[in-house]
Amino acid sequence: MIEKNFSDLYSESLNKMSDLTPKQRKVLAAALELFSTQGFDATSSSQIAAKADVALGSVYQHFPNKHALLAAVLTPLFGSAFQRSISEFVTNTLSVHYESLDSFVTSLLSDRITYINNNFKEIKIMFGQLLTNKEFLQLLKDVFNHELLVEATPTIERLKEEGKLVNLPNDVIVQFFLGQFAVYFGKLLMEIKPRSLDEEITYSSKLVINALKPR
Amino acid sequence: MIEKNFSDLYSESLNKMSDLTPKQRKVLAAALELFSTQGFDATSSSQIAAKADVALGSVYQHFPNKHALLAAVLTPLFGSAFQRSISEFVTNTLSVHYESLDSFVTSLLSDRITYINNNFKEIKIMFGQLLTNKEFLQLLKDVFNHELLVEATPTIERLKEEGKLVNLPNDVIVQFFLGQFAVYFGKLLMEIKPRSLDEEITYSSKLVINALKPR
Amino acid sequence: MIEKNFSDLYSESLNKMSDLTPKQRKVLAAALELFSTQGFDATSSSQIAAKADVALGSVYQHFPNKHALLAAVLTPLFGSAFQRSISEFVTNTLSVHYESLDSFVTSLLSDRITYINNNFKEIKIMFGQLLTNKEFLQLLKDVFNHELLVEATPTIERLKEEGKLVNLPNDVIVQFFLGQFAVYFGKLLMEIKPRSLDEEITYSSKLVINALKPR
Amino acid sequence: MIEKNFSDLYSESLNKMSDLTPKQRKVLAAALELFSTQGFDATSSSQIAAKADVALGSVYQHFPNKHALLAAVLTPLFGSAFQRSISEFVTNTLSVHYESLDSFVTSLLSDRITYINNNFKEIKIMFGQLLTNKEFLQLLKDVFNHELLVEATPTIERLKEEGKLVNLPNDVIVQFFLGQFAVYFGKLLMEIKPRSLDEEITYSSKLVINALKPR
DNA sequence: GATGAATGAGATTTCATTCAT
DNA sequence: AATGAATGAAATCTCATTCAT
Repeated sequence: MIEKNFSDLYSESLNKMSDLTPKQRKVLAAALELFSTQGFDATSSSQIAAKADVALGSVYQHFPNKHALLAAVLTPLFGSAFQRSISEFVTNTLSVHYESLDSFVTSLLSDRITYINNNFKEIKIMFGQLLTNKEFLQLLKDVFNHELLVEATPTIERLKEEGKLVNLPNDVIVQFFLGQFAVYFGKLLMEIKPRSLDEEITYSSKLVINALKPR
Repeated sequence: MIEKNFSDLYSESLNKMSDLTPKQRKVLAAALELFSTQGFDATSSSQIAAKADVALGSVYQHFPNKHALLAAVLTPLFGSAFQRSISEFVTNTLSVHYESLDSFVTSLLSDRITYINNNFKEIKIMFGQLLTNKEFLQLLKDVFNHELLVEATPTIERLKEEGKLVNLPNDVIVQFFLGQFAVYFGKLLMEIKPRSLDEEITYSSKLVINALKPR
Repeated sequence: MIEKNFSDLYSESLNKMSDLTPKQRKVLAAALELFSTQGFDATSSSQIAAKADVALGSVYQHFPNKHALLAAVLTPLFGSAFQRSISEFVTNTLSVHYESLDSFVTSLLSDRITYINNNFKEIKIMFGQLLTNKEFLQLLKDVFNHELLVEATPTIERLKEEGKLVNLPNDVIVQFFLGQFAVYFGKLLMEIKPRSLDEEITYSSKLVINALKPR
Repeated sequence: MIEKNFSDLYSESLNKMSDLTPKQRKVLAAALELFSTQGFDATSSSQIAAKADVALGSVYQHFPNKHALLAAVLTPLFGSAFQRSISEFVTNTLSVHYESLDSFVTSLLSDRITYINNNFKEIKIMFGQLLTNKEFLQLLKDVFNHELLVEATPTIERLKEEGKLVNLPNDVIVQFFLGQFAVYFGKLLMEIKPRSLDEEITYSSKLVINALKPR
C-alpha cells in the first residue's frame, strides 16, 4: 500500500530530479535495475545501496522512503516520456491529416513499439504495480479515457467518415491497438525476439491494417 | 526467488490437493484472494491466517512455506485448468475441421475469453510472478512453444492451404490471438467492462477475422 | 531448562519402562539415536516420530514431554546400568581382595571401558546435558562422592597400607582413573579406534600401574 | 547442523574481530556467557540482545546468524589462543631440550592447565559442539594429528632414545597427557576445586612422571 | 552530503504440545 | 493405543528507517 498518493510523490520527485548528485543518479539506476528484475517488494534498500556502490544512508538522502524511490524511477514514464510524449505524439503524429489508413497505422505502431523498447524496464515495474495498486490503476484509466481516447477520437472519426476505417466503437479500436502493444511487450518479457524491430512493425501493421480496413 | 523449482512444488501440491482438510481449503482460498489483490510479496502469512480464520501455524501445516502455497494456489491454473484445458481445447475445438475461418476464430476466442474470466485471480497472480521469476517465464515459454504452437500449426497450415487464412508466419498469427486475450485481461484488470461477454467476443471476432482473412 | 526435576522424571520413567508397546520402544530407540547424533535441543518430536515410523502423537502417548523422553533414554545409564552396575562393580570387582595392584587396575579398567563401549550413545547424551544442566551436575557429583569415593576408599586405603599403592590423596587417585575413561571416551568420540579393545586396556593398564606403583 | 563450514565462518569472523563496535563486543560477551551456561541451542537471539543491553536487530548487524556468532565466540580459541598458542608452546616449551622428564612434564601440564583455566567457557562451548558436530570433530582431529602429534614426536622420540621415557606408542603417550587435561576440565565443570592450581599441577605431575618413567 | 551502526517492528518459520477422531 | 491436524508461543532473521558522526 502507498501512504502518500503517488501523484504527490511523483511531482515532488520531478522537482528533485534536476538537482541530483552523481551518487543519487547511481541510486536511481540501481533501483530501476533491481525493481525491474526482482520486483519492488523483493528489493531491499541495502541491495540498492550495494548495487549503486553507495552507503545505505545515501539511499535515503534524497528519497525519503522506498516509495519515493519508486516514484522517481517511474518519473520518466509518467513525466517526460509517457504523458508528454503521448500528447506530443497525438499532436505531431496522430493529428496529422493522414491520407491513408496505412500510414496512420504504421507510424502509430512504429512510434509506440519504439517507446516500449526504450522504456521496457520502467513499464515492467509499472505493470507490477498495476496488478495490486488501485491508485496506479486509476492513473492509467485516466490516461486511457482522457488522453488517449479523447485525443484519438477526432482522427478516428474522420477516418471513419472518409470510409477508410471499419465501423466499430472507438474504444474497441483503441483497445485493439493496445493489444498489439501488449503482444510486443509480452515478447520482450518472454525474451522471444527473433525478428528485427522493422519486421515486427511490418507484420503487426499488416494485421492491423487488414483488421481495420472496411470491406 | 524460488529455492525449490516450481514444477516440483506444483506436482507435490497436486498430490496434496486431493486430501485437504476444510481448514486447509480455507487457507488456500484466503491465499488466492490476498495474493491476487495485494501481490505475493506483500501478503504475510499472518494475513492469510487471519483471513482464513485459522491459527498462524496452520498455514504451515500442509504447505511448508509461502512458495509452496503459491504453487498450490496456481495448481488449478497449470493443472486441471491450464495445461489440461489447453490440450482439451486443442483436440476438441482447435482440431475440429472448421469449414470457415469465422467459426474457427469465434470458438477459439469464446473459449479462451471464458477461461480468462473464470481464472482471473489466478492469472493475475501468475502474471505478477512472470514479471520477476525466470522459472515461470520458462514454464510459459514451454507451453507457448510446445503446446500452443505445435498443436495449432496443423490447423493453421490447412487453413492457409485452403486459402482461408492470410499468409503470415505461424507464430505471428498465434501471437496476434494472444493480443486479443491480453486486451480482455487488461479490461478486467482495469475494471472496464461496459459490454457483455458476448459483445466482447463479437467485436473481437470481427477484428480478428478481418485481420486474418486473405484479400 | 527442566521444569520437573530429573530424578522424579527418571523414577516415573523406570516404572513405565516395563509396560512399553513395540511402538514406544521404537520411539525410545529413535530418540536415543537422534539425541546422541544431533543433541537433545536440536532434535524435534516430529523427527523422532519419523525415525520411529510412528505418528507424532504416539511420541507423547507414554512420555508426557520431550524431557521425560530424555529421562527414559538415560534410564539404562542411571538405572540398570550406571548406578546398579557401579555398586555391583564395587561389590563384585572392586571389593574383592586383590592381591596385587595389577589385577585391581586391569579388572577395573576393563570393566569400565567395556561399560563406556556399551553405553556410548547414552554417555554422549549425558555429557551434553552435563554442560548446561546444574541438576545433572549435582547428580554426577553425588555419584562421585557417595558411591565411587566412599565405596572405593576401603580398597584404596588397604592397598596403600600394604605398600602397593602410591601415597596420594584418594580423590586424586580416583580422578586419575577417570582420566583414563575420559581418554577412551574421547577416542570413541573422535572416531579414532585403531587398536583392539584388549590393546587399549593393556596400554592403559601399563601406564596406570606404573603411575600408581610406589617407588 | 551448520550450513556454511565453520572454518570459513571463522576466518570471516577473525577479520571482523578487529573492527568491532563497543555494542558488538557486548554482544559477543553476552553470547559467550550464555552459550557456555545454557548451551548454544538453548540460547535465543533475544536473550543475547537482552544480556548485551542491545536491540535484537543489533545482534544480526555484524553476525549474519547464530552460527557466525558461535564462530566469533570461539575465535579466541582457534585463533590467537588455541592454534597459535599450541605452536608457540611447542616451539617455546616443548621443543626446548629438557634434561629431565620431570621438567618436561611439569612445564607441559602447567602450561596447558593454565590455558584450560583461562579459556574454560570457550572450551565448554566447543566441547558441546564436539558432541554433535562432525565438522568440529574433524577440526580437532586435524589439530591432534597434524599439530600435537607431529610436533611432539621429536621430543618424545629423543626422550625415549635417552632412556628417559617409557617405551609405548607415541599416540598413547600423547593421549595419556590429554587424559590429565580432561580430568582438570572435568573438575572445573563439576565445580570441584578444593586445591590450588599449584597443588593440582604437582599431584598430576607426580602421577604422570611416575607413569612415564621407565623402570 | 555521505556514512553505516543501531533500532525495533514485523515477517517467516519451527515446534512442543493438545485433542478430537 | 494410535493418529495427525491444529494450535500459538517463540525462535530466527529481515529490513525500512533514523541518526550521530
